[in-house]
Formats: sequence, C-alpha cells, structure tokens
Amino acid sequence: MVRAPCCEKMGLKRGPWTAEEDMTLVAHIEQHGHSNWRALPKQAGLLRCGKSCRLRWINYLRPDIKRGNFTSEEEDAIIQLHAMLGNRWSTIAARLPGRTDNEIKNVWHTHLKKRLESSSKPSGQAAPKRKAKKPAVSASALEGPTSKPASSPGQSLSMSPGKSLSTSSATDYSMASSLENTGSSSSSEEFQIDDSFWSETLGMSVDNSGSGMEISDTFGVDSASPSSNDEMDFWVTLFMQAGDMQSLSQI
DNA sequence: AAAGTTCCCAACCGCGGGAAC
DNA sequence: CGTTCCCGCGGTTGGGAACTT
Repeated sequence: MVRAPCCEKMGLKRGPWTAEEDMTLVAHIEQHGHSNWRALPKQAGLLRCGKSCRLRWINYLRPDIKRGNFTSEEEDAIIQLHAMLGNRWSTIAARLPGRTDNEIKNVWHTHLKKRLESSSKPSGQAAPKRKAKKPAVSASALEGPTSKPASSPGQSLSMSPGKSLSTSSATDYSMASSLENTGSSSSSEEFQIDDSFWSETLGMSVDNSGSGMEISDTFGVDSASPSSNDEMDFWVTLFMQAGDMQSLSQI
C-alpha cells in the first residue's frame, strides 16, 4: 500500500493471510471468542494487529459467511438498499444474510454502480466485457477460503479451517422473505426508482406516521437518536413492501 | 504464445463514535 | 467533564487473475 504503516504496527505482519494464520485465528476465536480484538493477536500468538484479525474474521473466516457470486435477488436488494441508505455498507450487509459489508462494497463498485450508470444512459452499451470470469466461488469455497488460492506469495495453502464454515451456508441460502419478494423484479436487468415512487412513498409515510418524523431525520446518516435503527427498519420494511406492490402491479 | 489491458477482491488506512477511566 | 482507548465503518489500493489483441 502507499501509506506508511502506523507505528503501532511496526514489527507486525501485514498483507495476505496464510492458512496457518487463519487456522490460528479461528481456533482461538472458537475457544475464547473475540471480546478484545486488540489483545487477541497477542493471546493467539499472531503477529497481526487486532484490526487485521478482526477484518479477517469478519470478512472471511466467520462461520456464517456465504461465499459465491451474488444472485440477482441480492444484487437488486443491494441496489434498492443503496438507493435508500447510501454508502452505509454495514447496514446494507445486515440485510443480506451471509454477506459482508466489504463484499457488498466491492460488488457495488465493480458491478452495480456501472450497471446503473449504463442503464441511466440512453442507449449506452456498457455491458461488461467480462462476465462471470471466475468459477462460482461457492464451489471453490469448498476448497478454500479464498477465491484465488495461490494469489498471494504467503498463501502456500489454499485451505483453512475457515472452509468448514462457508460450505453449509452456501447451499442453504435463503433470503429474508422480503428480499425474495423483491426478487420478483430481478428478472429485469435494470432497476430504477422513479420519482413517483418516492413522492408516493414519502408522502404516505409522512401522512401516516403521526410521530412527526421528518424525512431529513429519517435519512440523516448520523442521527444520534436511539431510535434511528428502528426508523431504518421502518424505511427498509416500507421500501420492501413498496417493492412488492410495484411488482404486483406489473403482473 | 506473448504482451498488454481490464477487472476483481482482500486487505489496508484514517476517522468518528461510544465506552471506560 | 475531559481524555484515552477500542471498535467499527467507509474509502482506497496493490497485486494477481481473466480477458483481449
């Protein structure tokens, strides 16, 4: 990377994780949990900073992580949620079981953003030159934690205990019903929200909520209100329901 | 087959917020 | 009440894989 490592990481290892490190981390967390990320690497005997351990666990080793290509349902859900929430990847990830914020962020920047941009252009032919270039990772996940096993010098092994984790979740994938429903619109390649939807939806919510909730509050990213999550849930639910209605109206 | 280009993703960094002291 | 510590988030990027010429 370009930036110099911060001093606290002097002497600590950086870069791709080895299978041994993965194993050590998983074993330690399975045994002791991860109540203190900062202390964890020392306790586990890893030459990594706590941040790095946390990231590795969250984004790769966690047992409930679902690997593999995103389904069109998931992609549509991301697009919808992003339209509502903006770049709040962690919030979006919370709505997509088994997906990490990092993964969603990557998908957004590499696929969905371009897809939306191209769809917004009049006859733009922006179909990606490469599609599904990699084998379904869900399958390769059985082989190892990374989709590019020998990609990194330090990655001598493609296997890590982490794999045990992803195999089951990769097959029994089931989205929340609301997302499945929104998937009904997934058959269309492009997803767009027209203004009438927002005016109707927002108008409805303002009319119906006697709470005096304001739109600016609702979308205020850093609303410190303890109820902000509830409000977010409200909007997500509302949006999903609206999506259902839209889908139904198309039938 | 080789070289060049594009794309993807794992991992890093800095920052902000909350908890603990 | 102010300071310090830690966690989590979002933005960014390097390196390798995939694809094109």
